[in-house]
Amino acid sequence: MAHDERRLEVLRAIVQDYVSTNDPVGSKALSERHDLGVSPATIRNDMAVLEEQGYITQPHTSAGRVPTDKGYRLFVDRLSAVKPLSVAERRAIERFLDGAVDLHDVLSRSVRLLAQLTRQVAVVQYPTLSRSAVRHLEVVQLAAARLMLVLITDTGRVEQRVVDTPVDVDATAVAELRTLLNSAFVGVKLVDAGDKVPDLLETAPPHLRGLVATVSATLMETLVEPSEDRLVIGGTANLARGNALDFPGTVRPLLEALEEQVVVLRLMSQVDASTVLVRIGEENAHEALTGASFVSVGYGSADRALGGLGVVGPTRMDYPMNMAAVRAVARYVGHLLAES
Amino acid sequence: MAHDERRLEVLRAIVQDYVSTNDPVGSKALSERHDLGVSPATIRNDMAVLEEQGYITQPHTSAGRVPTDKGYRLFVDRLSAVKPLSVAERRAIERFLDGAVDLHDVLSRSVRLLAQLTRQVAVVQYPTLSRSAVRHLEVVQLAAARLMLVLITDTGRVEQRVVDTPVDVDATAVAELRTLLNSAFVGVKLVDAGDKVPDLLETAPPHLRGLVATVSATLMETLVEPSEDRLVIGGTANLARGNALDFPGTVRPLLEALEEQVVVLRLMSQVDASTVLVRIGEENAHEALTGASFVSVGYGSADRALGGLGVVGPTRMDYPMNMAAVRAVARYVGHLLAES
DNA sequence: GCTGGCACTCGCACAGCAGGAGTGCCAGCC
DNA sequence: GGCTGGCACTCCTGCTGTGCGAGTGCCAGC
Repeated sequence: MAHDERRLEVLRAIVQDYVSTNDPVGSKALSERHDLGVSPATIRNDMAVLEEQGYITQPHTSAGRVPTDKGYRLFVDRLSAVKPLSVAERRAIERFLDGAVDLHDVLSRSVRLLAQLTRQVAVVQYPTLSRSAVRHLEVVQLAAARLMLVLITDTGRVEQRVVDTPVDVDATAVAELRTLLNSAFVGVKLVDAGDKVPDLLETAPPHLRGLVATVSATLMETLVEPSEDRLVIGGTANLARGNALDFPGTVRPLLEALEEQVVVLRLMSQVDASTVLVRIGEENAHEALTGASFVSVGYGSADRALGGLGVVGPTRMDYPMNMAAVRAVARYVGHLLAES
Repeated sequence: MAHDERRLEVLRAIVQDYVSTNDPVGSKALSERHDLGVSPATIRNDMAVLEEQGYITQPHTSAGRVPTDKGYRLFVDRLSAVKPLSVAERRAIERFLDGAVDLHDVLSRSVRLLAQLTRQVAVVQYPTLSRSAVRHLEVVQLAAARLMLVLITDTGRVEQRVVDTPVDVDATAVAELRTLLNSAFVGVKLVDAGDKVPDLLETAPPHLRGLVATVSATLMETLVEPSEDRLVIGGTANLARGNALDFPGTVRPLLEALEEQVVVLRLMSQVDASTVLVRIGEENAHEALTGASFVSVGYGSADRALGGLGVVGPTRMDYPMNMAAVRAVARYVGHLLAES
């Protein structure tokens, strides 16, 4: 039916106008700005239907319409094409990210870049430990009975732990331990590392067995502990822009939720590298994120998402643009990490 | 003169009342809430003098008085006693920081703790590289002609760099390189590391000389580069609290300045571990920090500040409390880092 | 099924007004 | 000389009421 067709066209127009003007959009303005081929009165009828179906709503009786979460959802799913980035934007990404010296540098540049491109709050997750593999394990002696373990993953992430050993150890024992640990764990994915421990204990020479047991216990703690996943957040200043317009009351609960990290990490856990995930308003099922949308995607090679990154902003955001930016940055970060 | 004495007492009362109520304070309210022993009329005379001297001002003709930056300065310098933390607060610090597993954990817990105690934005600087000493250098082979250097400082900070070597290297060369580097640099302060390079190059066996040169070049780059100083920021949600009252316009410029990091790092560069530094409003000489005060102190042992930490908030803040909290947390962080 | 017309609703901005807090000044008192 | 109570004055704040405009829903006509 050409009928329904036009109604969707009206919804798309409403979303676009509302996103760009931040004013509830009325039938007259709509017919002027878009070539819908029908009069305002007809649009009004369509709007009444759209409202009944729950795609739009009016803030008060005699105001224009505003999309609901459901309306944005339909827009994202069916009405928007992914907007390719401009050449200038692509160039900006390269210029911004090239020259990063280490993992932290890559991620903090990414977060700044993303915040700048989208003018939203950007969030980048460190490569999840559990999905990485061990590149190297280093053992450093700090004192007679105190060692420092340094774990380097294939994504360049470095974790360190101090271990107090049950007995004093000497330099040769440290060297043996280092060799032992590396031969057991290098190349092993961290999720699978636990399975290697019994083996390791068996093959370890008797005089090292106690030491190995203590050290692997600490190691497992480090590796398995998923709470250690870290986030880099940037662009919070963008929240103070649209101000009262975008968020009910203040941005405070949102800032708090972002600092909590847990909330964002949970959202991040669902991403994969192939599709951009969009969660709109209430879909986030977290009070503080009411009125906020979350656009995210995984980075890393297609078969293996190392972590996620994305942006958080008002539901009234430019979805096509944000989705494109998030995807482009994720791809670039994936490349960078793959080659290092 | 008992005269001046009382006038200062009035100033102190004004600061205290204004900080706690956030309303310009009038002579009547002042005489009711404080035991100044004189009538409102007398207080009015004192206030007129204080205003003439620039310590207080009135937002508009018929309103109460508000302290100026100069007034806060006098208050901090001469009128406030350091408020000792409550037992509960001390206990909270210990509970919060004990159990931190590594450097990043210590710092991110500190920043959250500080934000919670003061209800301001908290800022913690990573131990400055240049002031630390080398604890260990690790060399990991990534590919035939690609090595990863991992530098561990005595404060637990870990830095890593990837180096492409001019020629392929084998495992024994890597081991030799590791020994060489460690014997040359362990225990050396990073600022002094540059001086060791010529020595190192001379003593290196000829077949390693090229390799050593490349590697030390990268190393120096890492060490000398002071821009790599990092910050952890938390509690930005506290900015959205007092809202329009505390900051002119929005908190946006402040958030931007915080994310810039450079601004804060410059302020941090001036701290030492013995005295709490307070910069009030205009003293910060940075536009975005107008209306903001910065309370900071160095952490580390008395003779050697490793880095700084502090809080940023409206000039209208509880200085004695914030100073006490900042100092207490800095001490505790200093202890933690000293023993690890 | 679309369109133009029309009456109606309702938020917003602005003006006007009363109330109140706070001040400065002055004359008197200790 | 310094403190005090009294008093007139200022000016912000909050409230109310009104006009305006945008936008709607509905209806009759094409």
